[in-house]
Amino acid sequence: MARKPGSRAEITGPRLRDAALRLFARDGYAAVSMRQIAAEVGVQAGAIYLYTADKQTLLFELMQDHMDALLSAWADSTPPLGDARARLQHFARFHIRFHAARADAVFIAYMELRNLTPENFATVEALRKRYETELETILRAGQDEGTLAVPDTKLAAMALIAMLTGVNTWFRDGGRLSRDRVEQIYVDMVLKAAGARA
Amino acid sequence: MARKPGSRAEITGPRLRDAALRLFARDGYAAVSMRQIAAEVGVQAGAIYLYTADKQTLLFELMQDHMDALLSAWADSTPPLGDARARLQHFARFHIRFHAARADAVFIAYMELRNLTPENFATVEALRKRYETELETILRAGQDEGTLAVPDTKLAAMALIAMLTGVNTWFRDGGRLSRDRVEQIYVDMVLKAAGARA
DNA sequence: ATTGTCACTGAACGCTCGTTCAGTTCAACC
DNA sequence: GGTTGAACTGAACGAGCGTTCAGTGACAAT
Repeated sequence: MARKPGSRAEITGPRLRDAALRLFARDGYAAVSMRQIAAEVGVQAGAIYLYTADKQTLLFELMQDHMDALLSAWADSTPPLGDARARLQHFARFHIRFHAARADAVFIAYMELRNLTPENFATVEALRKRYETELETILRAGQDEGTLAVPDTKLAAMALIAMLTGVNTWFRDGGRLSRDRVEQIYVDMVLKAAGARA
Repeated sequence: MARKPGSRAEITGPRLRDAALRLFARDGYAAVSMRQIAAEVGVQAGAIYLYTADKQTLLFELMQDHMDALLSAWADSTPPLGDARARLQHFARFHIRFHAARADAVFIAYMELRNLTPENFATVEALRKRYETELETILRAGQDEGTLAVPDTKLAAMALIAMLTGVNTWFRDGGRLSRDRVEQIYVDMVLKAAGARA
């Protein structure tokens, strides 16, 4: 039977995700124990298994949810109808904003890939690839229509994503540069690296 | 007393470094046990402690050695005497070549930073910062002399290094693109991103 | 008041971890 | 050929790991 709001079950589930996300991001999957996660939620270790099959599944679902959120946010982002140069600018802006808002999940999603079982890795990797292809499609269109100039679209897609995702390794709110300023600079560098006409 | 060449001591030491490097890179520091490393060297776990104080020190020394090698290779690389644009091209080429030759050490040096004790982290971080400053100096010079155009030299240095180091996450010899071709494309993108005159 | 359900506890399982150390082996020296 | 000393073994230490599960207690439904 369904419990009333405020009963424990409706709190522990989401809190487990949050705690695992934060701890995995801070200390790494292998270094965080189920007992630590449980303590963070305010529960004994055994209780966790009411909400996840095992530690591996917990990690996998965090990563899968992140990638799903990324792809569906991109799908909802209504790119401009203009040329590929404008769409590349839109992509760069979207990428930085989305990733800045979820630093923990981003960090996990590419630091903990090697801790996934082969099956889980393949699933997450496929989602990552789909996102990469979105950028590559823009680059190829720009190459074709002449608004962008990249020697190799596949390689450029990976290089640009690496550069953009790199923001997360150093950016902190309240630093020397504002979030908007950083975004502006990165977008500018991406456009130049992709050979966009000035 | 010194042993003759061929005795065991002169083999186990270097082999330990190699094994630890390979295993840490493949499975991650936290996931590799001292027993696994020992087995890879062909020795019992206890014997490792004749060559390193503990697991943490082993990781730290691998990272420190890598950063030392990077900085001294850069110091020996005799950059061109020309303008900053030429020096940036030299830096990009150097970075890609050095990193391509040591994929394992590179991977460890930035994936395992969080597994260092605070003191060890500070030491390695300082070395990393010194390398970053080398690039920033070039960018600032280019900005001053007008051969490069970057809105913020500190930020650009981090972004360009992130892009360049990203090669290692996907490049494998024998793939679609040759090592030289990849190097050429990346150097080209770095120059464009830094606003070099064509 | 009784029953049923469900979140959760707390102890236990077998296992692996990093590290230590008394003992063994063996090449090099006198 | 006896002594030395370094390289290495193998067993042990205490601790922590992921996971299981019988039991507890609070609440909802009857």
